[in-house]
Formats: sequence, C-alpha cells, structure tokens
Amino acid sequence: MEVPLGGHGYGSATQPSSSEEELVELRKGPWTVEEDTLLANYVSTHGEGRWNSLARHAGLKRTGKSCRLRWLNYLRPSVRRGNITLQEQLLILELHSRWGNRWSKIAQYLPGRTDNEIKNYWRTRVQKQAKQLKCDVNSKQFQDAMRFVWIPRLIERIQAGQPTEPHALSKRVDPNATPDASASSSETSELQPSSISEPTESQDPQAAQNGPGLWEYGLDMEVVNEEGNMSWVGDADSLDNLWINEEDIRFLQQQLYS
DNA sequence: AAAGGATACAACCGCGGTTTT
DNA sequence: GAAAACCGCGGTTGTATCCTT
Repeated sequence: MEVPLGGHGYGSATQPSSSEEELVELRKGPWTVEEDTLLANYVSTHGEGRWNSLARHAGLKRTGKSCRLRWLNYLRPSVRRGNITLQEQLLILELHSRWGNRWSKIAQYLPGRTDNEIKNYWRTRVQKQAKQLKCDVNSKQFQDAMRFVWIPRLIERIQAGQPTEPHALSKRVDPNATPDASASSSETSELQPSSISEPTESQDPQAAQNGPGLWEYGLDMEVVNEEGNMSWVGDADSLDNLWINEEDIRFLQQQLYS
C-alpha cells in the first residue's frame, strides 16, 4: 500500500530546513511496510539513536523524529499490544494523579506501553468521563471522583478477578462494595457498574443521559451544590486509606509483568 | 443498508532541554 | 561561550474503524 507524498491530510512534503545535503522530499503520514522493514533492519544492525543520520543512512525519506517515533511506538519488539488491563488502568490513574501529564514518566511504570498509548488512553477514556461529569479533568471534583470512586472500583474488580492471597490493597477497598459479576474479565476496558446508585435530581441530567459515567459507579458522596462543587461523605482521614501506596504499585507491577 | 457520530490510535508539530561542533 | 544540531516530551490532529440511529 503506497501512500502518496503529502497524503492523509498531514500536509505536503517538507524540505529539510538545515541540511546542507541536497534537498530531499520528506515523506509524511502513515508508514509503509517497506519503510518499516528498512527502519527495523537498520536499527537491529546499528542500534537506536542518532535518528537524523539513521534516517539518511537507512535510505528513509523521513525526518529523524519520525523514525524515532515509529520505532519507539510501533516497531520496537518490546511494545506491548492489546487492551489496557485493569491493573494498567489503575496504575495510570494513580500515577497521573501524582505526576499529571508526565506521560513518559508514567510509561516507565508500564513496561511495553508507550507514552503515546497512555496519553491516548487518558484522552479517550478518562477525559470522556470528565466530559460526562461536565467538569475539567484537572478539577478537584474530578480528581476526587477518580480517587474515591474509580480507583477503589478498579481495585475491587482486580481483587475479584484474582483469587489470590489477600493483599494490603484489599484493606483499602470499600468493605460495603460488592464485586460485580463481570469482574473476572481483565480485558474489559470500560468500567462496569457494580453497586449502582442512581443519579439524583440534583446531579446533571444531561450527564446521566450520556450513558454510564462515574455517577453510576456507586458514587458515595453528597450531591453537587450550587457552585458545582461536591462535598464527600466521610472524613478525609478515613478516605485517605483508600489511596494506594508505593507497595501497592509494586504489587500491581508484579501482577502485571511477573 | 446508509449516514452520521463516536472512538481509538498513529503520526505530526512546536517547544524546551541537552549535546555536539 | 555561542551556535547548531539533536533529542524527547506533551499537545494536537487526521483518519480508519466501530457503533448507533
């Protein structure tokens, strides 16, 4: 499948801005099988790095940046394929709460997953939830919703689908929560309702119309006030116990990659 | 079955930091 | 020490595919 230069809406081919070599039309857009083969063969022989010269010596009419991205996000043998598992979702949520959009740093904790993949996951899944709640993904209320609802539910489902020895994680899960029937599937990328609490009238009816959001996942908190702020049931100290710590992260990584 | 919308993912761009010349 | 080149990161966009109406 040959892709014409400048195709696929990525703009026309560009010229190297600072090269003293003859002007070469650079390709953009999707990579062809031939290009992938060239790149993979070259890297396997000469190793990674020095991407600009690599691109030239490999005979690729691509920028070094493009080659690097293609290798790291797609061709590299260690790239992990398939759905983001529950454990990985949990790690992403947890680590993002600590570091924000430091995708490459987060990716370090998920071997085989690329920063691009994690970033895409965040945008498509997590930001969707925030949108449904009609709040900013970085807002306090959404952070709290993740921290006190989403993450505990994920832990719950991981535990339910993993009949192993109880771990410290389980202590942090809401004891009143009931594992849902679909919890054994680790491939499901969408959260399933477990102990469902119906949205109240004071919650956004539009959000309820838009399908299951965090409200449907057993949100154990008080209603939204006039300012759109949520106040939580329970004191902060007890809720802090729901948070997972470094040990938990190591545990999850062991579960994932052992 | 077709059209339109939503979703997932690959790839580009700009920018800032680091290394090399 | 300065300039150029390189590298990596995060944000954004385009498109193929799936889903809904």
